[in-house]
Amino acid sequence: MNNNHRSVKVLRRGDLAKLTGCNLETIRYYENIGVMPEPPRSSKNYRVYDDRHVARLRFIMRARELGFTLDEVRDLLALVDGGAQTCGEVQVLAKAHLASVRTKIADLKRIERVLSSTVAQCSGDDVPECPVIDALTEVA
Amino acid sequence: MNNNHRSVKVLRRGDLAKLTGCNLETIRYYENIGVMPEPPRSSKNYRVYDDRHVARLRFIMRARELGFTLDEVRDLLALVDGGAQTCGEVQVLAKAHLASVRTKIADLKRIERVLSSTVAQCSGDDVPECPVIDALTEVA
DNA sequence: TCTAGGGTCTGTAGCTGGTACAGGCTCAAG
DNA sequence: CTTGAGCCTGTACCAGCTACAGACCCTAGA
Repeated sequence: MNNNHRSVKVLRRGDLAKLTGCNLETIRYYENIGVMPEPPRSSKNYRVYDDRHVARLRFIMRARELGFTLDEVRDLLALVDGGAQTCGEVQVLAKAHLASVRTKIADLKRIERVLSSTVAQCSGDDVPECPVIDALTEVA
Repeated sequence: MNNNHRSVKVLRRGDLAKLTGCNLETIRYYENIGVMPEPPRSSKNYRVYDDRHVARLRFIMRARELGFTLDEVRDLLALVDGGAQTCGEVQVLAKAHLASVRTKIADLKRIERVLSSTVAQCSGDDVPECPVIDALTEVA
């Protein structure tokens, strides 16, 4: 008699973790910081989840995969939970996040250019002179 | 009589911070974690720096600007300090770092694509239906 | 029936790369 | 002689987790 039994569909923390691929401890962490709601408890004080918790956690995980910070996730969830969220409001958050993603890309591309051009100048030989070290050391 | 006096060129922590643009506390942090050496102390226990410390800190800061982690910086410095570093050894570290930078760029570009295409579908109107929320909620 | 193992509960510490602040000392100028 | 700036130390804090200790609880097998 396990959780596959027709009428017994109680999800515990480990089940939620497996269903979503989320780390077990992270679920508790999300609860602590208030992005996951406190679930009801069993008589033995075990957290009891249902389908809405699964959906909620998946939402959070997808937002994180898209690089939203947990603060931003909180804002998105607040809109959704408010029930009266509008496409316009969400768009504002998403556009702001998109801008920060683009900034990060630009920063990394700059780094990539400098690094790749410097590395390209390396002889790779068994000699002490190295363009990478020079670039890091130079006075400019 | 200040530090501009010809023969008195003692650098204290604040001077080093100003010269390099590094945060005052960060200098101590770098010393704690062993990327900056412990400098000699004055009679009153003040840290006393010289030109080599300035060069060292600038090296660290440039490496950080290029996205090297402090662990990687430690490795670079170990090679340089070893005295017998070779261009080949440095190149290995730099190439590895370059690869991780490129991975990050690719990840962010993927995020950028998803976000921008989703945001582009937004009406931005005062309506509850929102493609961004849909993307975060959908079962797929 | 006992026991071994898994799961869960809590609080707390650790990671990276800093930043900041409290409480005490020293020093130079006014 | 006081006031302010600078320095010293240790420690706490940030994000976003991850992990571990020590206590329960429960079930399956011997």
